[in-house]
Amino acid sequence: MSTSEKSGYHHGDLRASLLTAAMRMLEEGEPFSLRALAREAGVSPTAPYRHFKDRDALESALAAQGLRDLKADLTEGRELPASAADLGELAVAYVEFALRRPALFRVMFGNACDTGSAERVEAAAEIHDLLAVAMTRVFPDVDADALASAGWALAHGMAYLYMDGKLQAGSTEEIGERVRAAFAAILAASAD
Amino acid sequence: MSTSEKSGYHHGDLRASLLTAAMRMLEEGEPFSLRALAREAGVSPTAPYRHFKDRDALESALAAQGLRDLKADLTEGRELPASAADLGELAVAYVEFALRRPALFRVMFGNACDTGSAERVEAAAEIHDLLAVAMTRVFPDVDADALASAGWALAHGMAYLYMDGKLQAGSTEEIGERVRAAFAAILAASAD
DNA sequence: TGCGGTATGTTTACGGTGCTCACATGAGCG
DNA sequence: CGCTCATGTGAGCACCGTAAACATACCGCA
Repeated sequence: MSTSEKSGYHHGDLRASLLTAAMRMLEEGEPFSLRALAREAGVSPTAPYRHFKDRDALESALAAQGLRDLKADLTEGRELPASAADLGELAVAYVEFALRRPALFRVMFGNACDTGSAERVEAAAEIHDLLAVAMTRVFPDVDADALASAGWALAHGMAYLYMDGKLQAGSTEEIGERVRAAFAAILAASAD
Repeated sequence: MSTSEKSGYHHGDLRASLLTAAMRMLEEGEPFSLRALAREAGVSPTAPYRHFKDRDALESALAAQGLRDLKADLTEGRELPASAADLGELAVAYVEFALRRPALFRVMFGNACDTGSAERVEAAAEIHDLLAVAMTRVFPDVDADALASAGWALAHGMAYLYMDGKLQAGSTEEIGERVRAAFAAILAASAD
């Protein structure tokens, strides 16, 4: 299935092949091109246009898949967070996802306006809701929207700062530790 | 000076012209190319290579300038922050800069590794220090590094989430309000 | 004053990109 | 069996970043 039967002229599963090839490229080196994907799939340079209107459309499909993967990372094998520490772990998982698949992460979030892809906006909304529910569950007394935004931004910002080398640390474990520490520090700050 | 004397063959001030043209393009529509800059300056497509090794080098120069501008935004006409509210205003200024000049902001921060440009790394370090000093000044009791990272990440994350349309609001004022609210919310959260 | 070196700009060229359009193929349905 | 239409092909356009060889003219030195 996935390794498609090539009967010659028709590929049989081009759309899926293109997406998995793109995903693999994103996770190894970075820059993929439609033409490279076509090459990879053993198909002419313009064949991808039969399945995606343009590059953005393909990226939106990748982004939607990535957002689903991220959601899975944040939920699977994890109870709903019940404490500040649990929230910290959620942030760690978020950042680790970004660092494990940085090019994908940029595709997922680094696009201004693409209300076109319903699949994608839905996937993004689910991430938002997930974080909002988590935050308000632990801190029911605080303005829910504001707190959810703050939590998301904190994780998102750390992800970008480490991805782009603005913050640095030796190992993934150390980064996780610092994310936890940052989360704890800002929660502790109000004490005064 | 800035509007250079064009004596014909030699431009007289190409490097500066390229940078200001690039900056203007970044602030209007987005995508600039070396060739477009050359066209703009009325010069051959490869002339820019006399002043910048490659596209990255030019972007680094832009980034350094942008970082200096950001620092100015965060300091000029502003006392050193003395309260949590002051820190919130700092975050608002940070986000507003990103939203006012999003393409520049991406150039400033959206590069993995470019230890090549001394000018640039220095400018980035100054931003880091600025925020660290501000945070530890207001909250001297908390782990300084962790808190500085958290504050930076919070502002940085909100900047990216609004830039990329993952969070939305009607007006700039409203965004500022939400940044303040987010900052306040996460500081209030520990109270429980 | 004249001359030569060098910084700056030009020309040409290569390989890559996204994308469009006209055409070819063949799988699936009547 | 034959048609249709989704799918794949091919040639071609305009653009990009970059390199190499060449042209110009500014500047400092004899």
